[in-house]
Amino acid sequence: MRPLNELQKTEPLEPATNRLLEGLPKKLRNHLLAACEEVSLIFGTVLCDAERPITYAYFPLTAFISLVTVVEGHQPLEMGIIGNEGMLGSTLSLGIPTAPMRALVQGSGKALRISAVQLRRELRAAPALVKQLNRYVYVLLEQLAKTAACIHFHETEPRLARWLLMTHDRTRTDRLHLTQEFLADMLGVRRSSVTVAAGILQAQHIIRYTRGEIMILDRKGLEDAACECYKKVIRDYAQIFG
Amino acid sequence: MRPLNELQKTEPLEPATNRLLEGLPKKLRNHLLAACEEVSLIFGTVLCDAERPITYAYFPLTAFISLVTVVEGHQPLEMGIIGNEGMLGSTLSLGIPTAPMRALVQGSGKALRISAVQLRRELRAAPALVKQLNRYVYVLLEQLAKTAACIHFHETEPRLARWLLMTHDRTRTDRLHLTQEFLADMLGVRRSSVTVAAGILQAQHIIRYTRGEIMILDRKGLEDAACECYKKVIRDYAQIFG
DNA sequence: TTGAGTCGGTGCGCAACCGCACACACAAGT
DNA sequence: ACTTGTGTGTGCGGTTGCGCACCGACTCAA
Repeated sequence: MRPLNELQKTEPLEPATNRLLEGLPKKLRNHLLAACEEVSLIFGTVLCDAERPITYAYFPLTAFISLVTVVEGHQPLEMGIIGNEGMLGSTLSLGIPTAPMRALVQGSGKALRISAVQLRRELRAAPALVKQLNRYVYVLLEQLAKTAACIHFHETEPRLARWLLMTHDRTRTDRLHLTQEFLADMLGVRRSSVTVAAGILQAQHIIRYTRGEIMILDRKGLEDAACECYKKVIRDYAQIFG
Repeated sequence: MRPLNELQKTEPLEPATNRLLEGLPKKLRNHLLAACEEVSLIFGTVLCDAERPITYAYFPLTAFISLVTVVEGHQPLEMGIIGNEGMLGSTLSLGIPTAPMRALVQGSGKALRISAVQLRRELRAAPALVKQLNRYVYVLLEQLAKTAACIHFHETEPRLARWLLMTHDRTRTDRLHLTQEFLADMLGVRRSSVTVAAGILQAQHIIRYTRGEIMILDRKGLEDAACECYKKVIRDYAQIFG
């Protein structure tokens, strides 16, 4: 076995942008960017909680965020991921001050943030901004519905593959730092179920992992192993970006 | 065994209103009511489909509507119910012309409907209307997240109880006309799983059923048998109505 | 009255997954 | 070197739910 380092991808990270912001008219975008500050998000941080007021909205650059639902007696279950294609806090455009779900940092990195107060001010002044956030809220709705069905009908292995793909899309690196324990919580299954599912993917040389590091060796193979939900979700996002 | 008829509830139906519309300022409400027409919705009718344009929005009076997600290879899975506390087509307030999910008539009855074209016109003219619809979209988001977790973590019996309660709230009668086959599809389980779960509830004298008629004998008992999700959802709706 | 269709009760074998627990491997600190 | 903690592999018994199939009961129309 070669050491994992040998396979590490060292591509230069492309200039970090947020695609939702990029979709705005130039003038509005610049205005909004000026109102944002760049922050470093650290894995595990809870950015907002269900039914609690939103204090900041976040536009991920290299970081990404999980939306989870908490049911008592169980680990939080992941309902969606937000990377640089989206934002946390889009429901502010609905005029609602609270968050529908808990959100936590799933991948450390940079994000732009703006206070809820200020974003509301911008929303009042710029209908185009409302429109853009509304579109994202709509995509979230679609995602939630699809994710719910996926969780119910599909098995652990395809769901794991899909999860890895979604994360891969948002990190742009082939090495993911996550334990099977963590994956199990996200997928709402036992750790040993992840061990088995990951083992199958590893046996097919699609991934390789050791102690909290998962490497994606065969992106194409992963897509084949995932349920169709992955591709459907991709199509949904394409709607936003014309 | 007494005949079922003996237990039939024959309460006079209260004047049919839609609570979402009732929540609007009087002037706006009357204006909107004038733009609506009353229609009879018939069980099973598909009112809109995912990713297809919305032609009409519906405000149920005595009818109620299911939101379902379709995954190929499976029966449609129910993600939410819309009764006279809500509406179908709230996403029009987001400026999106299409529906996020399939919607079908789950309980025959009356509803008010308005064409999407006209509703859009009203939305442009009345910010208070946008606000109200936005609030409902937000509640839908919350519902979806909670429902997804409920489907995943909770077992058939509590889920069945919850489903019956939600339907009971929307019909206001103690007799529901639904087959176990139908219930199984809604819950995403086998019919025989419903038979078992319903059998348990029946043994506790909480419900009674024969050939497509389910009677709710003990509403309180049903609430105890349901998962906490039911109460949480009730609380969410309370937000909309002050 | 009879036959066709619908609905519900039940049983069987099987797959997925759970909860739990134990063992091993590796990393890091003392 | 030893301990401690963490991450992973694995196994066992049990439950839930699946897919299928069959039967009985009831309804309705011919």
